Amino acid sequence: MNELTDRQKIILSLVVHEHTRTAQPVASKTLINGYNLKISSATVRNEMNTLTEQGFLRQPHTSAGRVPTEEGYRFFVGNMVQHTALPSATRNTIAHQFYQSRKGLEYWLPLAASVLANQSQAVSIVTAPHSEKVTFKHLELIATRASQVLMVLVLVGGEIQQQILSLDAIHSQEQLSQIAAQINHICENASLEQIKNLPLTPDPLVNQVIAAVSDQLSIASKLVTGELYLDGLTNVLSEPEFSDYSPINSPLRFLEERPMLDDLIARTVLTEEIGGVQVLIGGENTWRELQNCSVILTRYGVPDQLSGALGILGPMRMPYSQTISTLRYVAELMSGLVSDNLVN
Amino acid sequence: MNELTDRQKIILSLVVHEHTRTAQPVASKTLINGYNLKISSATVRNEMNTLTEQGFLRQPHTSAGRVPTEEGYRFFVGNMVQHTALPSATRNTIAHQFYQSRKGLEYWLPLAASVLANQSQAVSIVTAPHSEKVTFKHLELIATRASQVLMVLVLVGGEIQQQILSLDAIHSQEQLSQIAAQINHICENASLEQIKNLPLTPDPLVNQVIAAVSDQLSIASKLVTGELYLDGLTNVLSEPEFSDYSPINSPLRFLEERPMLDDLIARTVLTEEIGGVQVLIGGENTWRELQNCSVILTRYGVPDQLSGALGILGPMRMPYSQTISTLRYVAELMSGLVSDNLVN
DNA sequence: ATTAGCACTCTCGGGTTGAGAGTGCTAATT
DNA sequence: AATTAGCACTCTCAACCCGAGAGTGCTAAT
Repeated sequence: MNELTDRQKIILSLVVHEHTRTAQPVASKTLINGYNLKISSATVRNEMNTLTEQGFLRQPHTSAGRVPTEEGYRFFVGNMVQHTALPSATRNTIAHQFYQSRKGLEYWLPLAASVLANQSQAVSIVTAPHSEKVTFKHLELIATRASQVLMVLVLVGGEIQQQILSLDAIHSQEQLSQIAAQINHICENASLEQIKNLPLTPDPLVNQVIAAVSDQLSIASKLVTGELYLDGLTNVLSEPEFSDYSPINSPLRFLEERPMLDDLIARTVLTEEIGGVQVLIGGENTWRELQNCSVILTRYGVPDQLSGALGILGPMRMPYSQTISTLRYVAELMSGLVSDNLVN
Repeated sequence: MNELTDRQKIILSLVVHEHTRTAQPVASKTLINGYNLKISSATVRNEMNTLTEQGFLRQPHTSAGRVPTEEGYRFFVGNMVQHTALPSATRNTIAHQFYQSRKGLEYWLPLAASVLANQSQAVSIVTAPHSEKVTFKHLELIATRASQVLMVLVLVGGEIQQQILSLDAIHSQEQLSQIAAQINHICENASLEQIKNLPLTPDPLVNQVIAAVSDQLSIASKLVTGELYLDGLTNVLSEPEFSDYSPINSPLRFLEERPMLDDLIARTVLTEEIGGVQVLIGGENTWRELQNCSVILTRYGVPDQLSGALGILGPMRMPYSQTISTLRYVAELMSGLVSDNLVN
């Protein structure tokens, strides 16, 4: 594939720009009118023709304007989106919302989702941060009714797991606390493997609890993404391209199928270092539900310790530059918050 | 308002039934064909006429069949839905899914949402159980970096709250554990009021932690509904009445506005005893977003201790009898699970 | 290489039409 | 007095046509 001339690049980017604005096919004339180019519409038409032949533009029908193809968007995003900074007013608005929120991940996560959805007028995707390698931090056993015990397990990073254990006999809270202390001593900062390979202790009760801990850690280690927060679902539905709603290939279907979404996040974000941004255009021939959509994903958190994903799903014709900047900024904020509150 | 004759009731219920099936206006002829009535279509037309005058039926246009009005549905649900049991096959399917799920509320809640959405082919609404009066159960302090401490607070009922505290100085885990033990002793089974009114202790650190506990409890006590789980969003969008999607009064908009949804749940479910089922038809002139929808809500859990809401939001023409039975059954199951795992 | 000019194509909205569905009414029937 | 057959009437809906308008591709001139 030969390169594009500068003029072709300009025209491509103008078509993209105009089409994201209007959602309509772009005519040669509207370009020279709206952007006072120094060339005639006929020339633009010629260039558009070659762009169409190269697969970057597409005509909905013989005598309509041009629309960018997936390829076209891909080229645009790959070669022509310059890294612009977010206007400081927007930055302040966003920062302010975090500032006056309650403190704690459980508040920041939905807030991030809401901010992203509002700013981008698209669907936002936020996963709770999760650490790749799970490590024991602290254990607590709490007596409840009869022989049932609530086990609370804190991982390095700050994730908390809970489970109800049924013991063979009734134990007092003092006894339980003592067992917990013992296990905390044994398991301090131990990895899943280390705990799995611990020798049995003389006390069968301790063994039972350690087995439960090991189970919980094992579950946690299999998790790719933490809890999921979505927001702005209605935004995307009000877009004209989804007005003839067909449930078959609706982005909403995609979002409700957790396995698909997990797969997407696992395949893209988690292979990326923090700070990088991935753009998926039109489902990349893999996800049919995302035909007219693009997904922008990034990772936030503390490298190697605790990280999650932030993303935006919107129509393919979205203001990429702006959306990417927004995502970057929110990721930065969230990374700061996570690292300030790291439990290790 | 005078009463309906038996025949009018039958016709109303047939219209409702047929319309839920087809989503089309129901003609007099289709009724006598489909349900082999012993009367003629003309008689049916006459009855339909009076039902229309009474406000139970409606004609989309002069010469179309009839459609039930909100009033019609309300009468139908109030007077004519008999309490049928769920087919045992369905019960088994549902029970089986819970049986082979992982144990723990964090798995049961999304599972309940998924089961309800699938069974009803509508949107399901599930809130985590929450207790009306918050009571201290157990506290744990865990050293992290520098002077930051992770506070884990367990409430009676089993809810867990976490918060990062910044202390004035660095303390060892032993010191922290000792402080926690002290506070556990002071606060055992204390209510929010009791903790608020505790006298200050000589140790300022203990006072700081107790203040934080009091804060957390106070936040928890203001919560009406716990975490929210939704599923089946796409189901409702595939319904024909929402095919001309208008974002203004879409049920999705309603679901995304947490305050509205909380309000709805607070106003209806929480005033209901466990086991009761509430049916809201057409937004009841309060929620405009729910114009063509009905919401069925119930409560599950352990009375006075830990309860949450289960609900289904679907088009107004939904199979009420079946949906109500399903909801009841899932609520029963969930109540059992919650009560088996109660922390008190 | 660019552009003016023009013929050509395709969409889109509006108007028309005819078939079909379903009603309401009236007069006959039970 | 209640029911029903029969029929005229109304309204929707899909199909079709048509003309205006938009936008292109091509050709010939610059």
